[in-house]
Amino acid sequence: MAEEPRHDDKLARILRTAAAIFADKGYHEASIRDISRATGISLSGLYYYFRSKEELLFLIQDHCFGTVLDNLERLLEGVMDPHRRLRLLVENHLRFFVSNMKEMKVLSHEAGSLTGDYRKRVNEKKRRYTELCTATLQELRPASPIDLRVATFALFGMMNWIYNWYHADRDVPVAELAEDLSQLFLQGYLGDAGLVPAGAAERAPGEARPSIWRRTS
Amino acid sequence: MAEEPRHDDKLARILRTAAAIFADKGYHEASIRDISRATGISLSGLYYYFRSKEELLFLIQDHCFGTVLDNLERLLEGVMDPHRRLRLLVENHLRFFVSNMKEMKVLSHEAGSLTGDYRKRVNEKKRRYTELCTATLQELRPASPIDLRVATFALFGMMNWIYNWYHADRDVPVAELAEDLSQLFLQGYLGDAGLVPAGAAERAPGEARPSIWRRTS
Amino acid sequence: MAEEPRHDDKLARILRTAAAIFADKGYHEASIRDISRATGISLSGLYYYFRSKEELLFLIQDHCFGTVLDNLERLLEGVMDPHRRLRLLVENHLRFFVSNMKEMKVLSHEAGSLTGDYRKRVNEKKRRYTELCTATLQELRPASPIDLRVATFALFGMMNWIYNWYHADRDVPVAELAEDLSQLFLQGYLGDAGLVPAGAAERAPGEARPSIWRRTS
Amino acid sequence: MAEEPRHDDKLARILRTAAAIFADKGYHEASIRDISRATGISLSGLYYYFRSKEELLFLIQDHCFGTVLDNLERLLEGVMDPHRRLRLLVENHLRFFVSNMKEMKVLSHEAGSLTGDYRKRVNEKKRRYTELCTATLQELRPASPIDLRVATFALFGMMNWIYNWYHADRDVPVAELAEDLSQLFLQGYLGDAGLVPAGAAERAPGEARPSIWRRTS
DNA sequence: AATGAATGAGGGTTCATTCAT
DNA sequence: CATGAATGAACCCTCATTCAT
Repeated sequence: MAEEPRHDDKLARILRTAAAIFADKGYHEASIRDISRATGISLSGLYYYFRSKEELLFLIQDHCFGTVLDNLERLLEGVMDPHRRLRLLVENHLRFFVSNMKEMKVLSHEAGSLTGDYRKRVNEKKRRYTELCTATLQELRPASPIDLRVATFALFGMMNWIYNWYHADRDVPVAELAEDLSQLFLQGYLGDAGLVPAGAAERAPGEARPSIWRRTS
Repeated sequence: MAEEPRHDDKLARILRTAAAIFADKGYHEASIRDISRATGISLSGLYYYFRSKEELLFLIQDHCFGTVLDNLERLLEGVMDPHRRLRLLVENHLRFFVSNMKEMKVLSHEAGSLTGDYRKRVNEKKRRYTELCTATLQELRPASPIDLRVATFALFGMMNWIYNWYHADRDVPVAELAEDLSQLFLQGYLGDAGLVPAGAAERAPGEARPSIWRRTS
Repeated sequence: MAEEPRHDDKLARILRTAAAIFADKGYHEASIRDISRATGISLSGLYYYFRSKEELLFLIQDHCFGTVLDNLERLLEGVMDPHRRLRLLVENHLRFFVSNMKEMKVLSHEAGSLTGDYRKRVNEKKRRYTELCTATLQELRPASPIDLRVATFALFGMMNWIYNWYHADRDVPVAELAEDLSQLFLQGYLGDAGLVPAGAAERAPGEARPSIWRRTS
Repeated sequence: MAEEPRHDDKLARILRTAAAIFADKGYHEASIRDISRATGISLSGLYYYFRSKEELLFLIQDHCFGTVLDNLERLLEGVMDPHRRLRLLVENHLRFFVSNMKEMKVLSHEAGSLTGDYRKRVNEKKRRYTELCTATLQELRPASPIDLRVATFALFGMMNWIYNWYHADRDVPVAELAEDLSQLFLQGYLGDAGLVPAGAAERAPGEARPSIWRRTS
């Protein structure tokens, strides 16, 4: 007797599929029909799971960002050293980015595609995330000659841009990517304040990539 | 007797207007009707200036990238010091970015919206531009522990991301932006190789911002 | 211990609610989902009470018209004077109209929305009702210079149109409405045949308005 | 060489066709595709002539009501006798109603289908028309025992209801219809104030029915 | 007696594009 | 050079209805 998939699992599958399609064709170019085709669910049947195409985008972005944020906050619990905090932020961000590239591309590239309340809610999460980063940078080097906003968004730019060029199969592995970007940014931001010890927070080999959609039942 | 605007000027006006619209609404969400409305030229009248919407996007990206590239090549003529070359690249890039934010957003954000031959032609220019950067970085620190591709695209990410956050009126001026990003990246990339002399290539005060559409007849 | 509502009561509630919605938005613009929402019964749950949306409309119209017709026939029992018979018809019609405006609007406005057998069955009742009126008018003035059909439908037009303008709170009370319309029509139809004594069939004060849905168990 | 129909003529044809379809199936049940089929114009081609289905309904109602109102005002010019004025109103109303039954049915039956500004604009015309009638009735019998609003809408009810029953081929001719309704209403409203002279404003035989869409070049 | 999940058909509307003038 | 008029394809979404449970 086959297990019937639960409602939430089915929704998760739809979101995952839709994210891939949005990532490939772009949100506006993708059609609900594409998603219907890819999921095997009828066009109208999809509307049982979301109210509108925009809500679908919102659900993806919200879930995606929510996971990143939650995980980060869990990671940072009890960690006070700003150096280490930043390193964890970068690693968490990149690890998710590479493991869930499609979803993160949608998050990065389709930021402006939400409107109204949906936009506000996602932006609120973004603001929290950004502030967390800015505060850490501030603490890290209170009298930095580099503008804080510039530094913050330089870091996010470095990280978010990867959906434009990074190919897991052709490029360095994630750990090295994280290492390189961390070093690049920290050395740059701290100046002569010293180097970062490499490999600080590497995942054990064989450990699964963190998926945004995995149910943690 | 009023001067009749020449064909090229009119096209430039159309491209500028279209770029602004593409930047605001995104390429796929913008309609030719929007451009017709904004330019005051009839829907069908526009097709005298371009063959298709995609060609319009191509013309914008090509013109835009061409200008950046040309200017950079002119600037680099005779400059051999890789340190100085990189600094010029960053300055040129950022200056254009901030002066022609709408166009550069279209260039950055709508990279994937071109197809076929159009895409190939723009990508060719991008490749040249990227290689120019990679080569300079290579020369700058031949034995860098940081992967060259990572470094290159970290730099571009930092710079191209600015359309997502930079507001000319709320943020630091361009010169400082360029200074901060240069320092951030170079310090980061070079490690303990020393600091960059600030303000190396600043524009003389009063000099006009470089416009991508200005005719240099 | 709470009384479980009986099947018929629940159906009556559904019909009443649906009638209000059909009256407000029109039959075709109203959706079964609207009715589901308003009744608190699930979409599919409603289909236990009717086979199709059209049957729902039919049930409303049939019940509604049936009540009007039954009441009229009871009222007319034993009354032979055509003058008095017409007066009773008008009063009965208007009283129900104003007391059950939503339902009567559905009856008047959505006459053409039924098809096939449903339409036939309602039309049959309408024919009986109309003929009852026509016959009375004929008897009232056998040699009227006014065409009988014209007179009949002029009367119904006067009465049925009220859903387009009558507001119980801003207009004259029903009794006066009935009085005015009766007088207007009878004087018009009879010509110099004399006036109608006013207030002939008024309801006793305090007597409840007749509801179409009230169970008379 | 065939005459190309002018833009306005083509629009008029579309409106006429659409009115017939709206009358037959009702506004909400009719689809733009129905109109496309009936006019032979492609679905999207229709949108060159109106912005939305609702605007199409508005155009029909506005044009239709505008014509009735204009004609009435022209007819009433210089006529002071309220008796005669009312007679002209009724004749004008009924003549148009019967000659343009489809359009007038749309006007009567779909009054509530417009929203927002469209509705306001049509209602404004309706208010003027109604007031013109009310004022005449008031003048006709200043101390009528019948409520003015009741009288006004009784008249309109009588007249507008005809789309529900009148068949040009089975019923009395328009002239007689107008005659009967006028007499019915006037006798009713005036009471013993005397009879109306019959046939006051009959059209000469052979004279064309007034069409709402006829161009008066 | 009631519901969650699903569907086919069809709705109004917009789009890039064309072509005769 | 420029435009008014037109079109086919595709869009998102809603609908009444069903069926297993």
